Formats: sequence, structure tokens, C-alpha cells
Amino acid sequence: MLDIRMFRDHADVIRADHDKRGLQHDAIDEVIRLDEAWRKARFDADQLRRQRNEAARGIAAAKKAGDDAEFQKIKSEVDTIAAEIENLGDVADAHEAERDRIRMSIPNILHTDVPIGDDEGGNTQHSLHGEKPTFDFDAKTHNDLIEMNRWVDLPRAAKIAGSRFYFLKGDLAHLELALQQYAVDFISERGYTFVQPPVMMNREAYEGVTDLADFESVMYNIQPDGFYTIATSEHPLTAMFMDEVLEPSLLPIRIVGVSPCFRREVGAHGQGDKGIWRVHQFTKVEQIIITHPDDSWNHHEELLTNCVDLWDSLGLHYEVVNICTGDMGTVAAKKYDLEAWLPGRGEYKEIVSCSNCTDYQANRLRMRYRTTEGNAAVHTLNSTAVATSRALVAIMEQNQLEDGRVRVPDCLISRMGGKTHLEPCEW
RNA sequence: GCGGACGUCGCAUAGCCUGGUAUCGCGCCGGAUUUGAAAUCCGGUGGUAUUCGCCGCGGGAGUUCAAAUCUCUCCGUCCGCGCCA
Repeated sequence: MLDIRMFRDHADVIRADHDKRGLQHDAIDEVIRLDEAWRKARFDADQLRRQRNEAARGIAAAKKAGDDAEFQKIKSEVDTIAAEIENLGDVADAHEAERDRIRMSIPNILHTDVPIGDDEGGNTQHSLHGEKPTFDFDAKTHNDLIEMNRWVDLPRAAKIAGSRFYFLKGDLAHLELALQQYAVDFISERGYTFVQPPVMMNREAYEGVTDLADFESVMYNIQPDGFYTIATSEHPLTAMFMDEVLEPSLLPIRIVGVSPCFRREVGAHGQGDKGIWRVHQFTKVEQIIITHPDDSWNHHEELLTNCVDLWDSLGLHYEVVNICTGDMGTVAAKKYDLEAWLPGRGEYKEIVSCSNCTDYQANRLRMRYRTTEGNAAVHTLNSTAVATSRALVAIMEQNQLEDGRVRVPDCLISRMGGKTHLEPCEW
């Protein structure tokens, strides 16, 4: 959510951003109109409260003096004012609620580097890493490999849970765990604190970190308690500082988290989504930075550097893309994606997302830091380190041998008990 | 799950019984003093505002002219018991 002061003092900046995104200005105008109406009602009510408070001060004196006539006179005066205050208060509350409902749907202000484009076709290449593997046989898709090696059981998972759930088995399950530990250690060594978050959150905290539409299409709602299962540990790890005023000396706060991630994936279909590429549950190691606004763009590059170093160490071929206006979403001001080469499919596909959300989440969560001129919103950043299910897909497709076995990345061999190749499961 | 105690500004506390302007301390910021630092002293340190003020004592509701204070309810924390990976 944008700071209300942006609408009051710099609406032209929001309008320019909407032009860049190809959006109409109606919502901006409506927020400004409702804000003015709210402030008017609020001001009028404050003036009346002042009258009431001044009058009420006489009551204590009248009571003490035992002057009942004076007390009755003041009371009737105060009663009239109180009714008006209540009326104005209701008006103010209604305007404020509507103002903020619309304000929450207005997207963040984009960084000037964000390329303009209608959809993912407008994303631009930032850099290319590793060498594209070549095969003297037809490269298989990860879906073929998990089937022939019996590393994933989709039908049985569908039986007990539903489609897009899976049992991960044998050597592939071991590799998944090794990846988690490797990524956590890799990022921890760079000064990030390892944190394991709750995997359910309440509505209020969740509204602070996500797009409202996600409540319909992404998160599972757990009843009767009303919790939402997290779609990524970014959400609890960012919201954990909700309603806090942070000491500047604590910033930046660097966190590496790991958690299961749950996604409803409403509307996801198609050949490209077979196997474990798009699933309802997966594990992700995530990087989070909470920082002073002046430093956030440097930290955005820091997060990308960590990703690049980590994925280079896995020996994989991928590209970094700069996400364009049409592919951005509401929360981030700038976003890099890492897209790994999947030889079985012959495409680069998203494996990492690295975002600077500036003060958009912090405003909604009331996460501030102390300054000499008062408190100001912090900036929040997040980046995948490794989403294990997708990393497994990239490793399987790029490191496959003709017989269907898969070479373990060198950096993970010691965590695999010295195993250099993933062997098939017996059942 | 049962019983009890308790939620007050960044932290820590007083005020609650007996309703009537939010207390003291620490930390932090600014200033004075100092070669510098420490110590000491002075001031400031929740939100909002059309800068008068208004609102704020975990959230919500109620009683009242008036609620941090009384009542109800929800949430959370701590202690004891029970259950338990």
C-alpha cells in the first residue's frame, strides 16, 4: 500500500506510474476524493470534541459545588454535541475504509529501470550464466525422469490429497533435503540469520504482505480458525516486524528462512505443468532484508548476487531477466527472475524471484524505523534462494545421463553421503 | 482442556480498589559543560491535524456527562494441573 502522503503531495508520480503500466487514473482520483472527505469529517468531529471536552470540564466543577442546575445545563449541551460527533464519526469511518480499500489495490511505484511491456514477452535479459549443456541423445523432460526412476508418486498423492500433490521418494528426496541445507548454509555464511517461521498466518498480517486477489487464488484458508497457510516464507518473515518501530542500529535485518509453501494454483493447467513443476506444496529457502530506504537498491543487488553465486555453485545454466511493467504485479517496485534452462522442454523457466518492495509492505504493516524527524517506513526485500522442487527439475534435466540416472552437483555430493548419481527407486 | 494472574509510548513501571489532563526510570535524540570522552545538567522522545487541537493505556462492545480505571467479550502472555511429537 502506498503512503497516503503520496496521494496528497505527489499524485503526479502515481499518475505517471499508472501511465507506464497502462492503467486508468480513476482509482487515484477516488482515493484523493475520499481522503479529502475523510479529513473534513475528521476535522469537524475534532472541533466538536473540543467543544464537548471544554464543556465537560465544567461538569466536574459543578458537581463539586453541588450546583445541579448548572450540571443539567451543561449535560444537555454535551448530549447534543455527542450526537453530532457520533454522526460525523460514522461518516469519517466509512470514507476511510473505502479510501483504504481502493488504496490497497493501487500498485507500487516502479523503479525507472523497469522495462515497459504488456506481458512476460517484454522482460529483458540482464545476464546469462553457466554453459548450456549438450546431449548426444534426446534429452528427457523431468516428468519422464521421475516416472522411469520412480522418484515421485503422483497418483497415490492424488488419491489421498488431490492432484498436484506428490510423494517425493528415494535419492531425489535425499537430494531435496541436501539442497535445503546447502542453501541455508550458503546464505547464512553471508551474515543472514536462519529463521524457521510459522506456516499459517492470520488475515490482518497477511493483508500486509500480499495482493488482495491472492486470497482467492493462492492461499488455503484453514477453518474454523481462519488461518491462511503461507504461500512463501517471505510473508511471515516480513510480517514478523508488524506494528514495530525498529532502532536504526538494527538495520539492515538479514534473514534466511526455510518453510513449506502452499499454493492453490487456481486455474493452472496444461502440458507444461506436468510433473512437479507446478504443485500445491513445496519447500523454499528464502532471503529477506528489512532495511533503511537509502540502502534498499544496493541490497536488491546483494540478493541477486547471492542467488547468482548459489546457482553458479550448482553448476547450472540459467539467465537473469529484468521483469517488465506488464509482468510485475502490485507489490514489487523492481524484480529480477532467474530462469533455468530445461533441455527436456527446450525453454528457460522461472526458478527464482528477487524483489524490492520498497515501502509498500511496510506501510500496510506499520513497520517503521526511528529518525530524528519522527518514524518512517522501512523497505522490505525478498528473494528466493532455492525453491527445491523447481531446483530438482532443473538439476534432473540438465544433469541427466542417457540411462536416465542423474549426476549429483559436485557441491552436494558430500551431503549425499558421497553419492555421485541418483539411482532409481525399487518401487 | 481446567484453574489462576496479567496486558499502560522503544524497554521497564505508577495510576485502577475509590471514574475527572499518562507517573518515575532506562534507552534514544538535541543542547550546555569538556581538548576529547565519561560523568553531570537542561530539553525532547505514540498517532494524527486545517498545527487551535483531537485521538491513544492489547482489540471490540457496554455503563456514564465523563473510562487506563467499572462490566461483558475476544485475542495474547505468564504460572500451576492435564494431555502430548
